[in-house]
Amino acid sequence: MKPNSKLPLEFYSREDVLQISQDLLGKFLVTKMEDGYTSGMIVETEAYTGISDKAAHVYGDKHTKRTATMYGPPGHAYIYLCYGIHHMMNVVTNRNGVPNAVLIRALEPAEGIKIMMARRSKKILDNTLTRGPGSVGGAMGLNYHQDGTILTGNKIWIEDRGIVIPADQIQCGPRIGVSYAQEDALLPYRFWVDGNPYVSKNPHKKDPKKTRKTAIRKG
DNA sequence: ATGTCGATTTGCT
DNA sequence: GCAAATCGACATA
Repeated sequence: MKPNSKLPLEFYSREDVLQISQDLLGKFLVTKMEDGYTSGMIVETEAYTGISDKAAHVYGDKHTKRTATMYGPPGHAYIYLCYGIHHMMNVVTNRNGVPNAVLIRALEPAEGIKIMMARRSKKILDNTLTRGPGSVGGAMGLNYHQDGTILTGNKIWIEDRGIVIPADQIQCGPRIGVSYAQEDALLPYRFWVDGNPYVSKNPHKKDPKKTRKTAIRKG
């Protein structure tokens, strides 16, 4: 895959959503909206593995108006409104009809930082600008009305800029905000770049051994 | 430094 | 009505 190019559909159409979650680290999310061009390097992701995943919106094969995009073809953005205010962006993966997705949880801002700050009403730049999925949506100018946008178009896309995160810098651990999902809340489906200041604070920080280097697939 | 609470759409009971 | 893949304002310590 040549550097500085939009990720092609083949990137998203692979079957292993956990692998895709890790591969997205170090890639650049780019948006071109009416108020400007912004980009940032992805430093934190979460995988949602489909209808057997209790933390996923599609758990139990739940088809709703909201989840339609997740069931659609890969390489599209699933953007939904959370808690009535936060616009959260996921990347739909696997094949048409298999509702797997990766939530983009944090970015390291790259281009258009002033525009991001304006969108978020921030006067000073700090690591809260793009830390957390709601913040990512705000900074990148995402809106749930853009749900279903194709990631190979010219509005929202992800680029490979030749940056590779070494495997030993990729950490994984439990997802955030899904405690209702019972045992699935503990699955290590969240991935992040070790030490990056834009990564979410881990609520389970007390026990560092809860994080592991390799993901385990649910049976 | 830590805790509570409001914002406000979607989907389920 | 209520909880949700959340965040930031504000209170208290």
